[in-house]
Amino acid sequence: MSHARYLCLMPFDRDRVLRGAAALLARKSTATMDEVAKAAGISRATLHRHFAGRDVLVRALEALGIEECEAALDAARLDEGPVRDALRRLVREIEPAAGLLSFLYSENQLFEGEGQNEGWERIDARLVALFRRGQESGELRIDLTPAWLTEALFGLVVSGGWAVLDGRVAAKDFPFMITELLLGGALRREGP
Amino acid sequence: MSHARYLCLMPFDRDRVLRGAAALLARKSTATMDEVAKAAGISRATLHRHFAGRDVLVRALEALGIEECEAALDAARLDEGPVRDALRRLVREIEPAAGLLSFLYSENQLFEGEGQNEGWERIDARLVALFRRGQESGELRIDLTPAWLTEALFGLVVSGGWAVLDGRVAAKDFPFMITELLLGGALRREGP
DNA sequence: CTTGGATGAGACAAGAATGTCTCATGCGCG
DNA sequence: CGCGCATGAGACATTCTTGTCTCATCCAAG
Repeated sequence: MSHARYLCLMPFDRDRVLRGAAALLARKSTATMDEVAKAAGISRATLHRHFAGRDVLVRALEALGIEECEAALDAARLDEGPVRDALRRLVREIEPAAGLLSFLYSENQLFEGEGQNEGWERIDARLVALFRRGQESGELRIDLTPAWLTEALFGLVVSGGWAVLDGRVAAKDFPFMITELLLGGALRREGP
Repeated sequence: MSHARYLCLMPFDRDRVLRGAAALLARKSTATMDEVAKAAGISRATLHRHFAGRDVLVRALEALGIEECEAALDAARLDEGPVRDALRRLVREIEPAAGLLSFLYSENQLFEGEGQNEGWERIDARLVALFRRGQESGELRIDLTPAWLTEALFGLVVSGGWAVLDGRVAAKDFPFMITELLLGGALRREGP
């Protein structure tokens, strides 16, 4: 009343808050709601008004991750052209979401048996279909199952995201390293 | 005094406790000290007598993980024969530690800037040396850096460990899938 | 048999995080 | 100008985990 304090009222921007939370939680998955609020530039009260609890926030982040993955899948046009090119497009599109995926990947073990997995199952199915198409066209070897290739792709994206976060790998090399390793492997040869 | 209850006194076995803790924490990284104690078959009091706190327990698990990694590196005889065979031996040897490594990998982000990393640095250095040897002998391609190949190996081991834990991949396929993908990639070809 | 050591069970306080509440402030809108 | 709404700040109780403690029990060594 007596103090004429000039406060900065930050209007609530759901997308901005979610991305701030993702950026923080990717590095410190145990961050407090208070830390998340500070990272997003809002107060804990406002954060709690829009996300009733930590689990709601994590679920929202999961939905965002699914959304970004499916957007990347769409943008990559997996059905067009050689599988190798589709995969290169996909990794390039999915790179910005690598940090969020790393967080969700480590958090997923907590969702054991609960719902909200239909989104991941859709994504899984589309990737499996991509790898299966590559096998049926003769472009990919058939002794590595599509399910394992899907796991490996996620694993490389996640570990690549962490390596970039920690500065062990340059961000600009991210798509090249992942696609080259996943497609061609480490062995040197004269092949295609 | 009046009750003649027959209790089962579990003698303390440090290794057994650590492995029980690792098995639980690999699936639920936020497990309580109480849950860890129950999983190890001892009381929380005894657990706390031997590991003064949660951080001490995690550090002990980290030391165990480093120990098992270095044992696997030794057993794989990385300096002998073709790099591809050395890598196959390594993955085979490191498979039993995949669960523990998955937990430590997700927990590592909490050790930011602190000590205890010299063990991981030693392991990293040995893996980098292995990949470098493969590049210099012409066995491995040179456009994938040894640092990235090391990251990718860890990423594949970790994601493979999780996939096995969740039943998405058969445990017996673990070494084959990882080594084949890491060495040969997904593309089909006539190469060696 | 007796004694010392280690364990299990449980109580207890301290601390952290969460969820809920109130109140004052700032901003947009009529 | 005045009003309503959303925010920021902070207090508060609750819950969970942790760390410490005590005591009874069991086992093995002497």
